[in-house]
Amino acid sequence: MERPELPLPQLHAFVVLAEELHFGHAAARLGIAQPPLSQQIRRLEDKVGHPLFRRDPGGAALTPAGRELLPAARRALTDLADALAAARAVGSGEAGRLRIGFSASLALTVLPGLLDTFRQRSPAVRLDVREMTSAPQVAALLERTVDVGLLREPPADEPRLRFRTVLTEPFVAVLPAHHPLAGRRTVRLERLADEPFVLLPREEGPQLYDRITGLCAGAGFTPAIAQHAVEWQTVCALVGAGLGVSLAPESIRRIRLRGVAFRRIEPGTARTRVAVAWRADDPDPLVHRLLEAVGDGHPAWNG
Amino acid sequence: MERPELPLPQLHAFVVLAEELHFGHAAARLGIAQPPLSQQIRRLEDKVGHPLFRRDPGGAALTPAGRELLPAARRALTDLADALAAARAVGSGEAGRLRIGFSASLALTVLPGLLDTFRQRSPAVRLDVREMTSAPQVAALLERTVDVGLLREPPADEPRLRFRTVLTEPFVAVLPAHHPLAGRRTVRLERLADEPFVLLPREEGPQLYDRITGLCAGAGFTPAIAQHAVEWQTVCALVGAGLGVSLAPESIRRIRLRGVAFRRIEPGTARTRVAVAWRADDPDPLVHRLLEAVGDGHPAWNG
DNA sequence: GCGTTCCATATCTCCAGGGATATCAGACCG
DNA sequence: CGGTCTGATATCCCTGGAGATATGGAACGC
Repeated sequence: MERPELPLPQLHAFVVLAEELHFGHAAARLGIAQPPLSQQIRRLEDKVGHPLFRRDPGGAALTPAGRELLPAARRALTDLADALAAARAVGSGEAGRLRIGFSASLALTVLPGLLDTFRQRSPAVRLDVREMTSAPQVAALLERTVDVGLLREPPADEPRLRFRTVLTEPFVAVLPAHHPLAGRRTVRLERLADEPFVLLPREEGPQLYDRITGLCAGAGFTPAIAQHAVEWQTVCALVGAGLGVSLAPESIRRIRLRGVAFRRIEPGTARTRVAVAWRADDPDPLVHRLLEAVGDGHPAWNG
Repeated sequence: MERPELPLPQLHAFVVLAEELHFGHAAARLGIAQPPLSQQIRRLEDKVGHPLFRRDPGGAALTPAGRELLPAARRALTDLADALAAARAVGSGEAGRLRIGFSASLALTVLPGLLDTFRQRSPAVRLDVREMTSAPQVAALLERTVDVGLLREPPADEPRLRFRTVLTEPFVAVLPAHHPLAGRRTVRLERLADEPFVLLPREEGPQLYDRITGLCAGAGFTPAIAQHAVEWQTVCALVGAGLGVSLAPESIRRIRLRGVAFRRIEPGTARTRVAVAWRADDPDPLVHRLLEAVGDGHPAWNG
């Protein structure tokens, strides 16, 4: 690509003159006097090396060379004006694209409300929403394949990212419906000590995993993992099939499955955090718009 | 169309930097020092109102706004460069379009050679060739629907046009083959005094028409027009059918038709001119290129 | 013939933009 | 901790473009 030879202001004058075919009128439309316009055109013609207009009494007319130049000049001007407007819209966060990763368990709780308020405020923004567990979200944020994450139990040792808590919720025990413990309103944690557990694999979300095993440790036992499943949906299904019990954030109660019971646990103080995550240095205004939406549009969700 | 806000040099710098993603390298490619490049980019970002690049150690990266602007900037630059080259080609006569009107009687004589030499010299030029009689050619030249005309007997009273003689040729008598006069090598003009004539209508080419009737007048008679026809081809056919005789430029001998005889006339001094015509004020280089082709490429045509 | 219209020329002012050099500041690395 | 990347800042110069006003000159119409 070589350095541009034709200044845009001259091309602008050229296009307007080509439309008016009259130096006086064109100058008026450009908001300048007539002699400067003559100069602009002359300079442009000098650079092209050939006349672009025939001047005859009564007006001007394009030469073949001028006819050749006109469409490109017009296109370049409108293209640039459009692109500038688009770039400004993107820059100001009125338009663009935002890639959001989210944990599947949030698809039925915070996510819909969040997307809703955001879309209402920024209808021109395209949202790419992709389901992924916590650890991949962190990785995706760092390698910039995702702009915002919505995850559980944000890692504390990640200074390149920022987190903001969206909500906290208690844990519940997930039990087969026919299980003896399902007969009571609440379940004491230590009663699960001898039960086989069904959990997400630790790699998918180390923080949440450690949180859960930590709860068990607090109740004096180490859970025996009988089975892994990568989605809460599956965890519940396996519990319902009698493969074991589980501990889960309360919001997965939304997953209604035959043969599965959810019970509050005792002590009920332990809560799990759901947070939005973003790159600490990300200047993208869309990210900050989304954060506002998180702050304001408080989830119409209650347990 | 509003006045352009983004100077092309800055967009050029922007595109190069977007390709290099490195201020130093981009500056080198632009042939300038690094600080000026930083300034260019900053000025551009100021005008857009938003940053276009993230600067991080190890290089630069496009922001969403920058990504939005890039394709249009690139397109505008290449479009303009291409259009400039095209306009220069057209302006210098290396390319473009030339609209040529010609009298049908020349299609078999001067026209092919002329087009041939011109096309060899200017292969990138598109030629629009359209058949039309003399008077319409003059009109088309004046209203600029044709750039060059190739016609017989150029009018003398048309100062807005210029003419250059391509060739002159004698007249011949067109006779039915069985006509008594066809028995001799030559025909004295006054022998045609009592014959019915077939001619082109005067409106199609007043000069030639007047030339022919003038010849008759010189021989002491006024021809009786029995029939009009708008093409020489048709004139000959009508003569062959016995509707009359005619006087025509020698080159129409090329039209070989059964039952038609061509004979030189006496006196044989009268000749008809074929000329190229163009607008006196036409600056189009293609026109002048064609005139050169007329001058040089002397018709490989001999009666 | 004279005024009008339309564009060109001549001249001047002004300033934004592009360029250079020198220097600074942060991040990374051995 | 100093060297080496990165890009940013600070100054300065200078050109060229864009604007204005005043005037000239050709073509057309009444």
